[in-house]
Amino acid sequence: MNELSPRKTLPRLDESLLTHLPPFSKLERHDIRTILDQATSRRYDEGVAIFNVGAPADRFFILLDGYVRVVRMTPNGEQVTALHVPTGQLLGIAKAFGRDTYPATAMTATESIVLSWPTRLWDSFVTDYEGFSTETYKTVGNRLEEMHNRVVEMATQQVEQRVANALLRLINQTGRKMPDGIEIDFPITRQDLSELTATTLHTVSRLMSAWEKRGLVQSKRKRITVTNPHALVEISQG
Amino acid sequence: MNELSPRKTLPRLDESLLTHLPPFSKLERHDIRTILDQATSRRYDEGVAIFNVGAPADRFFILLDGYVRVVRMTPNGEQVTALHVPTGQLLGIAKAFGRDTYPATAMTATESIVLSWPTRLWDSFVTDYEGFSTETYKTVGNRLEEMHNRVVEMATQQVEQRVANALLRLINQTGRKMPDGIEIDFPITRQDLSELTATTLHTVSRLMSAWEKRGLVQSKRKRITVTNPHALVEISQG
DNA sequence: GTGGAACTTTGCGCTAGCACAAACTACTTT
DNA sequence: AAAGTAGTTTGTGCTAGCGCAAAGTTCCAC
Repeated sequence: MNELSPRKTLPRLDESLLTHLPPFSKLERHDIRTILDQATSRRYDEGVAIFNVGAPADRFFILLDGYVRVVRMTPNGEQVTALHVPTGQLLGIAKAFGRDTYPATAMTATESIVLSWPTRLWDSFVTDYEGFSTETYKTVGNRLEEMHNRVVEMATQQVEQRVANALLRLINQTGRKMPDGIEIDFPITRQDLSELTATTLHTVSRLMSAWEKRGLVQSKRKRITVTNPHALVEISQG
Repeated sequence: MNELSPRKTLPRLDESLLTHLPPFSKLERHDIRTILDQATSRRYDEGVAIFNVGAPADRFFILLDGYVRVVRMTPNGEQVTALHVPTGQLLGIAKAFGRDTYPATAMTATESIVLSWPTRLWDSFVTDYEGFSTETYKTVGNRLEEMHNRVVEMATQQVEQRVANALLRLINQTGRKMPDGIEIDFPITRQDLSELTATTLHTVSRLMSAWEKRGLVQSKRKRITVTNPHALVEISQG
């Protein structure tokens, strides 16, 4: 705990942290400096909540390192994963869709580093910083698009196709090239995959086993590598 | 066709058309005048497309009268309804989520009257007109929220519960009080309901018949009246 | 290195709801 | 008023995939 306390404004965050990230990429050095000086940096362990559904949206975030799962719970305690947020994206931007509470819960899928600002700064970010609002609304648009696709998939596809699609989406968004294929870059269980595809962990497990036998994927505990994406694409189309 | 041609800038649209609609409710009379003078008004028959998925988003719209269904098609031609847009809401606001093509197709569910503006005016609307952007992002937020709910529902609920939920949502958003209950204010078929709840028209028909026998709903061809909303709520919760 | 927790696999029976099929009814057009 | 079209109802099998159960595996804490 002497290295990095749970919550702390670091003495000097380096400007290079933000310069390459889309929402800030058009800004001058001194704007970035101002932004960083107002930011709070924080490290989260794997599997903890960054914010909870329904809570007042008092801060907005950007994910500097790690992966975050955005989840919803049903009244009976079942979880449904809405989307995965990869490193570099904005998070908890309730203001961007006219809300003052968070619409879902954000859980870290890996250990993560997050920068955040008080929500009262939102409006000034939008007006003062060129490109910030454009990039924000692109993010919102992509998420809406992804939800649309999920709805269409769940309405029209078989479980097998949905799981194949989910894997493909995950390797596209968060894939890491490995010697034997593309690995999903964060720990993910059968249960997680089932919450993403509206099925049960048992069914996912059966599918994965079958695919592993056919040489389409490889998996260890919490780790999945897709070795034959093309075959998965075929499956995902029926 | 002498009353109202299919597409036409009417000589003088009345300001009262917009003053009570949220995106424009904070504006002065002369701003509304300017906005109206730039607008194109158009009437659409029932069941026609206002814009198509993937087309360049060259205009944005507000629905002055009628109801619109926002749909997506799968590669095999199945339709999935993403949401229903009631009178008074913005529509086709691709710019609000950083896109330059429409993400879905908008079909009129009834005869409709629509006002539209060229997309190049979007930025000036956002910056010049107080309250416009706020209301826009609320709309975006509500739609994202609704998609979230749909995903959660489809992931965790039985068909019966989903159909009950869909009916409840429809009477909330577009319901009309009638002597014997609340009627969905536009023509809706079993097929439409099935596209909204990810099931088949046959299953919807069976459910509706059962509910009609139990006195929860009444329905004629293309018309549905909910006579016992409370009982539907019970069903929707299992 | 032992115990326990978390994750995964596999088997088996059952049912929700789909596919297919056919008849029926209400509206529209001529 | 006849014919056609669009929407609805109902019946009958069938199966995808869920629920339940139990055992196997990997990792971690002590």
